[in-house]
Amino acid sequence: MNISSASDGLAIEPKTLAEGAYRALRRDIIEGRLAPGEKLRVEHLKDNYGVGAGTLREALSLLISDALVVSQGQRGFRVAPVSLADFDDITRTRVMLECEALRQSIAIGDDAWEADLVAAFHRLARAEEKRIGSESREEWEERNRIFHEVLISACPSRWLKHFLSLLYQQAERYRRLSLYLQPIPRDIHSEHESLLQAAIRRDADGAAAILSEHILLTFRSVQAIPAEQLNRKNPA
Amino acid sequence: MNISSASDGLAIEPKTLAEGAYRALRRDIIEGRLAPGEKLRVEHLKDNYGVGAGTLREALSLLISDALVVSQGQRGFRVAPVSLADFDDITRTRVMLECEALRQSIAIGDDAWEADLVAAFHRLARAEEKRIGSESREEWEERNRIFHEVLISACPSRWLKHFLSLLYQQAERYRRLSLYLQPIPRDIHSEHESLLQAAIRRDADGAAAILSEHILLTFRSVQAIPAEQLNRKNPA
DNA sequence: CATCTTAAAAATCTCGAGAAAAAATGTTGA
DNA sequence: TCAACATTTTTTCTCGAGATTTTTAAGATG
Repeated sequence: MNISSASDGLAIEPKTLAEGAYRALRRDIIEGRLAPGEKLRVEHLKDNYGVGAGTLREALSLLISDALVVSQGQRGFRVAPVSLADFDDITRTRVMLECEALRQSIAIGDDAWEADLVAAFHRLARAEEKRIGSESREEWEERNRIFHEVLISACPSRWLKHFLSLLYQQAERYRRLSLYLQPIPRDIHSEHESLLQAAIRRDADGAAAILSEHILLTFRSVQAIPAEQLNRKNPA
Repeated sequence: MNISSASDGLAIEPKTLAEGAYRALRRDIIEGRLAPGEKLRVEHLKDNYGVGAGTLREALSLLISDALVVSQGQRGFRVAPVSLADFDDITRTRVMLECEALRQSIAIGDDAWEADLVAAFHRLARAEEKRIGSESREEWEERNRIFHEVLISACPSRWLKHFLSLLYQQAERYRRLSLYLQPIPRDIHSEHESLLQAAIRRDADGAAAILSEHILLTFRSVQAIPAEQLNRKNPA
């Protein structure tokens, strides 16, 4: 995920095998099919992803930038480890940056932005209605991400948005590692709704407060999970 | 530069050829020997850096994370372009993050931190005395980076510090592209000194104000440079 | 003269095999 | 039993050649 890929969510076909392997690996790490700390043997993985050794190595190098993979000198690659302290850091940093981006977005956003926001909220609400089965779970995750993305889309700082996409990705990983099979709590809908209304009302302070609480709540729900579960591998 | 490489400044020998090529390329881009937007032909560069094609490709993949290289689908790699708008964004984001990190650092830092800070300032001041020739210029750049790093080193957020190291790297690139042969303005010394004193005095507001002005001044001096010079290649 | 088509050239992307390093295994000696 | 050393096995790292794709250039056509 380099900085210029602002429209990262769109389903653009990968133009190269390395990029395809990169995306497949990223997905498998975020969704927990590759456990935190797990060793990533090139010779073994190249078969699973159907690419050569050099190509897979290139994909792994790209994942280092996302902090989803770590490499130690001459000892190969590993899935990045997880810890509550790390998620705490991610959460705090994300609260700070996302609130700032939201304030800028509210200050600058025009009618088109409002329209996009309403549309994104509507799609999210639709996905919340039929939130049974892992198929629709995937859809909800995607639309939730887009809603948060649109919220800050009017912020003019590319770097701020780049950092936030990295942090969101990290946070999603923690959520999935702990809550994969749990249903989505009901009050998330109303949180999103009041967030939308505050944004349309151009109430920057109110929106920022709701957003902070929203992000912190996710952290607290993960915090309640036994630590060992974080390091377990999720079923595909 | 992955997130776990906190001690990025230390002269640790590269453990692998790919990492060596990565560092050499990063240096050449930051110092302007590879011009912004320049095409990076693998077949041509592998000779210059003495590695194979696959290895160089891996190094370029790592540089994408630092936003120093961009790749476009099936059309190879390029040095990341530059623009005043981008540097403006970098500067604003850096002001926000570095002030926050500085506040946290001042609030948490202990005696050892103060000692490190005084030492870093002293080394920087020594480098400022003999600031003639490009040899000592390199040394000043390095010590300036370390001073800023130590200032925020007591900040507990790894992510914040990671983002700041990326932004500092970007800012350094802009400075070098425009000011490579210019002498260091005289008042930078006093800026650093008052920054040090405010930090020791635990005056967070004062230190943040000085730091903001310090970073913004760098932007303004680059802003005065004709745009075309940014895209020129610097002499080695 | 501009534009479209076609062909040659260059560059990228990909793969599998060989060299180097790390981990695992087995052996010897106190 | 344990530790230190040597050997085997595994894995990583590296390289150069071949297959695709893009770019460039030339030629033909309206």
